[in-house]
Amino acid sequence: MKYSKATNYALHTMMYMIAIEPNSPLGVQQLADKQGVSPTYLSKILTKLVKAGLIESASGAHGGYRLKGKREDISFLDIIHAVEGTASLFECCGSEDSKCLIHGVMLEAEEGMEQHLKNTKMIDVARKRFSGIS
Amino acid sequence: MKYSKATNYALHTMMYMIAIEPNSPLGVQQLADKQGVSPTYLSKILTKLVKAGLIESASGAHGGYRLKGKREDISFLDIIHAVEGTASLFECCGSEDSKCLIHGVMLEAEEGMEQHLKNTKMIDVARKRFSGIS
DNA sequence: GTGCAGTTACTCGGATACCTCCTGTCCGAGTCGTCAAGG
DNA sequence: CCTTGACGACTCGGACAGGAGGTATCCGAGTAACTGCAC
Repeated sequence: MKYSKATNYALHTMMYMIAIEPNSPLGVQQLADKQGVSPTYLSKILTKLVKAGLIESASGAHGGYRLKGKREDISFLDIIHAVEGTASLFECCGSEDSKCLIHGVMLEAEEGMEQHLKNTKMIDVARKRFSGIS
Repeated sequence: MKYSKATNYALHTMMYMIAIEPNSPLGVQQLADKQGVSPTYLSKILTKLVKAGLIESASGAHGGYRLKGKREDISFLDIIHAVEGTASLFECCGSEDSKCLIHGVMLEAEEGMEQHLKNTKMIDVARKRFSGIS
């Protein structure tokens, strides 16, 4: 089990968009160059973020992607859920949620991780230090 | 991202082995029947647990798998690590561990989940209730 | 100078291959218990 | 009756297909800015 690379790209891109001040649309080309990813692939990932309501897209010349909501509210979990989906990490023997004790333990553990990701806002990390793309 | 089915099978099998008292080897056929899995596939999973030192295998007639260490010490994390590997869930841009703040946050979140899985011992759950295989 | 239509260049987004890893299966090597024969 | 050897059945474990999902790419549809021309 591993987080997909798409999640990594999404987090770094969002971190970049949140860290810089101007709210003008950023082209995919620019965002992709910073991470050495194919622009078309990154576009595919950003589409998920658009559908999740985190960013919005602008077509045409000088278009690109731009933050949609308040930048202070965006947490790590929002982005991860947008890319990876909101399904539980652990699927037991056919939705026997209440019965299976193992499932309960796994759910608690997952809950712990999600709490941390929900409480950590992107902007807090962005304010600490933003050097390049890292 | 999801936990593999193998992890699910491994957890249930270990739970069963820990819950029952006798320490005589259990055949794969018996263990597989309880979960509706192919015995050969389950054998493949149990091999990982053997290599991790959690259980040991006995060949020949009346052979099978048997717990190796103290049953009180086995935690959820031990089993998950044995099946899924010990690698980090999140791999950032090429092992730039110290630099990337995103990686740091993800690592903390993962740490939170692992702590819960490490502190929860299998036997504690087994003692609560053990009804069938659930 | 102003308005407008055409052009152009750039963007997004879905549809399409490729590849890795998980899932599941098959068969051979090895081991232990059983049984029978011989002493 | 005891020892011993072979046999057989059962087991584990690695090697072999099939499929799902992630990764990466290409191309078309659409849009906004720019340009040039007519008024």
